[in-house]
Amino acid sequence: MVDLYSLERLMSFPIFVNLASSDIQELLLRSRKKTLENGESYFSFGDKVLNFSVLCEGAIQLYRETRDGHELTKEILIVGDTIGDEEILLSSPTHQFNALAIKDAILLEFPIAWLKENLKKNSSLALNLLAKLAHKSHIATMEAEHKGTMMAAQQVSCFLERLCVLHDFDPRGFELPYSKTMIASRLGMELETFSRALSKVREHGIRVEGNRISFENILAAEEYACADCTIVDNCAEHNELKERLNITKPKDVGPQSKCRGDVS
Amino acid sequence: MVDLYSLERLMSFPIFVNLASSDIQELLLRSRKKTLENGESYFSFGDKVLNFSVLCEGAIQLYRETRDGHELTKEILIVGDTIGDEEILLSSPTHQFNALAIKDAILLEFPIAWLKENLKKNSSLALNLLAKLAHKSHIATMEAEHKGTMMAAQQVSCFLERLCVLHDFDPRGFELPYSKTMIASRLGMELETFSRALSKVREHGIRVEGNRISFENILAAEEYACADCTIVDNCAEHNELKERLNITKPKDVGPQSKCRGDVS
DNA sequence: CGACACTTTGAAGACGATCAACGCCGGTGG
DNA sequence: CCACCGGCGTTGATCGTCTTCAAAGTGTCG
Repeated sequence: MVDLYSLERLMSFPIFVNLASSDIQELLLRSRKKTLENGESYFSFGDKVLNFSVLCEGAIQLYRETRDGHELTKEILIVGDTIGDEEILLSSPTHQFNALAIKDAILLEFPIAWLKENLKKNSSLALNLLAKLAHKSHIATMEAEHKGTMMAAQQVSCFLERLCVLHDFDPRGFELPYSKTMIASRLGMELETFSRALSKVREHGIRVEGNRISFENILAAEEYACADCTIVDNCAEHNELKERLNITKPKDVGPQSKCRGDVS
Repeated sequence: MVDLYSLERLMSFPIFVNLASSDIQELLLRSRKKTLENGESYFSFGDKVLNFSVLCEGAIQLYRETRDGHELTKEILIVGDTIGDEEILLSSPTHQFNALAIKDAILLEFPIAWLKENLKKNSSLALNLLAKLAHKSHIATMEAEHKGTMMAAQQVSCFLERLCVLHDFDPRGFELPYSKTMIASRLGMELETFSRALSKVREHGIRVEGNRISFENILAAEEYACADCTIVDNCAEHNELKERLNITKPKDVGPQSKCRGDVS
C-alpha cells in the first residue's frame, strides 16, 4: 500500500510541485481520501461539481456518450492528474462528462471552495495549474492536428511511443496498460481501425504481439510516426525514447520541441 | 481611431477584467504599441518568444505549415485575445506557429518577464489567465468532438451560429468577417468541402448568398447543428441566438450548458 | 465444456480529400 | 476600352481512408 500522505509523493505531482511543505501539510488537513474500485463510477454527466481532486493511484476515464450510444473518451487520467479544475475555473456548476475508474483508484478530494481560495493566496499553486492547462491545451492542439493530417496507423505509432515514455515502460517490451477498446476510444477511432493500425505499425519497426509492444527499430517507427507532424524536432517523448534505446543522442536539443504529450 | 489607452476598453478584455485601475495604469507604462498591416507577419515558427501581447484591433491568424506545404490554422484571434501566454507558461523559448495579421491590427506588447512577474504578484491576472486557458481547453475538446461526430455541413452550421453571436452580428443578415478560404482552414476542412457544406446548410434554415449569411429558420439550423452534439443544453451561443431572434426563451437555463466557443 | 468479453478479419459503404475545369471579379497594362 | 492575368470560389469526378455491419477467432473463468 502506497503511503498516500508522503510529502515527497505529493510534491512530485505537477500540481503541487514547488509548494512549501507547510502549504502541503495545510492541504492535507482539508483533504478527504476517496477510493474507487475498478469499474466504479466517480461521477456522471450533470452531477454537481463538489470537489477538486488529485488522482494518487489508479486510472480514471473521462468520457461522454453521444445520442446514438457511442462512447467518446475525452481523457484517461493517470497518477498526478487532477479532476475538476476546468469546471471550477469555468464556473460550471455541473460536470460535463462521466468519470469512471478503470483501475482501482485513490483520490485526494478538496472542496471546490478550497481551490478557489488557494488559487488567490498561493501563487505557486496558480502557476502550477496554469502550466498544466497550457500543457493540456498544447496537447489538444497537437492531437487535433494529428487527427487531421496523419493516418490511423501513424497516430497509433506516435501514441505508443509517448505512452511508453510517460508510463516509464521498458521500450524493449511492455504491456498495454489498458484494453485495446479503451485505447481506440482514447484515440478517437473505432476498435476495428485500431486493430488494423496495429497490424500496420508492425511494418514500421514496432512489434505487436497480443498486448505486448516492443520497439524493434525506433528510427523507423519514429520516421513513420512523425512523417507528417509539423513539430520540427518531433515530440519530446520520441527523443526521450531514442535516448533510452541509446540510438542517437539528439545532436543538440536547441530550441526545444514542445510535443510533450499526456498520453495517459 | 479607437482610443487604445482607454481604461474601460482594456478592462473589458477578459485578461484584464477585475483588475484595479491602478494596476492597469501601471500596466500601460510597461507596454509597447505595435501596429501591423493586413497581410503583415507578426512572427514565424521558430522565432524567439519576446512578448506577451494583447490584440486591441484587427485579427490575427495563427497557423502552421505541414511538410507538403499545407496550411493549418490553429486559431483566429480577435480583439481581446492574447498571444504568447501559452509559450511563456510552457517555457518554450520559441514560437511554435506563425502569426499573420489578416486585418490591420494593433497590439499592446509586454515583455515576457513582465507577465511572469505579475502572475505571481497579481492573483486577478492569474485567475483571468486560468479562466481563459480553461475555456480554450474546453473549446478544443468540443471542436475535437465535433470533428469526430458531425458531418462537415453540421460543423459549418454550428460555426456560423457561434460566429454570429461572438462577433455580435445581426442574425437576420451579416457578412462573413473573413474569406471562405480562411474559414475553411479554421474549421480544418478543404475549401471545396466548405463550399459544398454551405450549399447544404441552405436546406436547414440558413440562407447563404455570397458572403452574406442569414438565419431564416433558427430552430431548423439549431436542430441540424446540434443533432449529434453531446452537450445536452446545446451551445450557449446557440441559445443566445434563439433569444435574439425572439424564438424561444429557453424555458429554464438550469445547469448551464458549457458550449461557449471562441469562434473568432 | 460453454458462456462471455474482447479482438481480429472481411466486405460494403460513406464522407472528405484531391485533382481538374470553369466562372467571377478586380486590377494592370497595352 | 479591351485583353490578360491572378486570386478566389464553385462544381464535377475520382480516390482513399475510416466507419459500419457481419462473422469468426481467442482467451478467461465459472
